[in-house]
Amino acid sequence: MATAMRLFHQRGYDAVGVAELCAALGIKPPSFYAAFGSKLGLFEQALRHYAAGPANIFARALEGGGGVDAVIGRTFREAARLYPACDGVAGCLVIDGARNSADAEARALGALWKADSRRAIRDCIAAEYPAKADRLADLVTTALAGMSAVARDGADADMLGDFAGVMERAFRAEAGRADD
Amino acid sequence: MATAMRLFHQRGYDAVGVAELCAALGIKPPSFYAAFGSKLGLFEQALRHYAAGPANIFARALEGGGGVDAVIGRTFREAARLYPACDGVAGCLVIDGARNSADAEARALGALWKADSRRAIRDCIAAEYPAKADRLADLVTTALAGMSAVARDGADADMLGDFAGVMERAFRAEAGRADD
DNA sequence: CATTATATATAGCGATCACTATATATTCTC
DNA sequence: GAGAATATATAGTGATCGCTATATATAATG
Repeated sequence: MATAMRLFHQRGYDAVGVAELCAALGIKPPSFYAAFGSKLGLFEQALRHYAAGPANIFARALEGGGGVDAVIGRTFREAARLYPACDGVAGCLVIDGARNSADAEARALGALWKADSRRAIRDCIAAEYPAKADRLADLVTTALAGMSAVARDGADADMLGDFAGVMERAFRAEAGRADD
Repeated sequence: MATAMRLFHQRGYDAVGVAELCAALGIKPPSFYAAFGSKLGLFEQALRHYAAGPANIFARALEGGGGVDAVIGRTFREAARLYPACDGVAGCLVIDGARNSADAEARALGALWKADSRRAIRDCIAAEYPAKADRLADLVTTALAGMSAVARDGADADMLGDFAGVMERAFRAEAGRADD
């Protein structure tokens, strides 16, 4: 399972074939389909596994407690620590795993988890900044999408750490800003 | 040409087949290969055409003149105007056109243009902020990557406009910040 | 041990991939 | 108008895609 998740994470949904997944799992196609139903079924499990584990940076940042500013700051810093390439895996599986996939269902699955993640971020922010929860949530998710993208393009931990610092300051500035 | 570029832009390099490109161009495979050499050859032309046109938001922002802060601010705002979906096309072809492609050469081509674009941004910033040109350039490219990604995921002009405003303020703040 | 049920492997399904060999039509030169 | 050169279309190359029908091995039950 973790092996298959790794492959999807490394190269994206389309670029990983069922044959390769079978080889990685040490099984043959019929067993693959008996176990997961379809390639999409395995991808769904991979996303679930990913979101339930330590890669769910916002969930981890939440556990640290503190106010919204602190949680969001930790979220950015966790992303900067987790996203850079490690054993060929970079960025976020949820954000980029189904990107540019030719399979509409795979894209929809990615969108579903992205929406879920955004909702969690938004709800957290709303506790302190109800009026601007949506805009601040968009700020966070867009920044994370950028971090995942450049990480997949080769950005290292230093660069992402700098960006995380910038975004943490930007978040505090925007949260405290008077509305237009 | 513009038709093929549109297809790559819409769905990414891998998700567009040669057969579909031929149909869109109104030619048959042999003529396709006589004209472009390969699918990759057409993609290269598409990237060149894209970077030479109005989609090169930084080039457009530069033409407006003014200081670095103004140019970068316009860059973000132009991205917010250009990236939202229009006729099924969203985000940036250079940033996301080859993302998750199984073809290493296509990915390399995308990386090449991304590096070129980053260099232009860096050089512009260096004129006023030589000591922190690299860090500020990373700030801009990462933000643009995030904007392209969320635009491809459905973000609208309002959302991206807000983010552009945030990033413009963040850029000015970071540019004026004392070094750590 | 015989029989039934379960799970595995072999092999191959049709479809699509990027790409091309061959043949036909067209255009240019003389 | 005849012949040579160019460009087009038809058709199909092997490879790979996700997926499965059939057959064989294993395990559970009587």
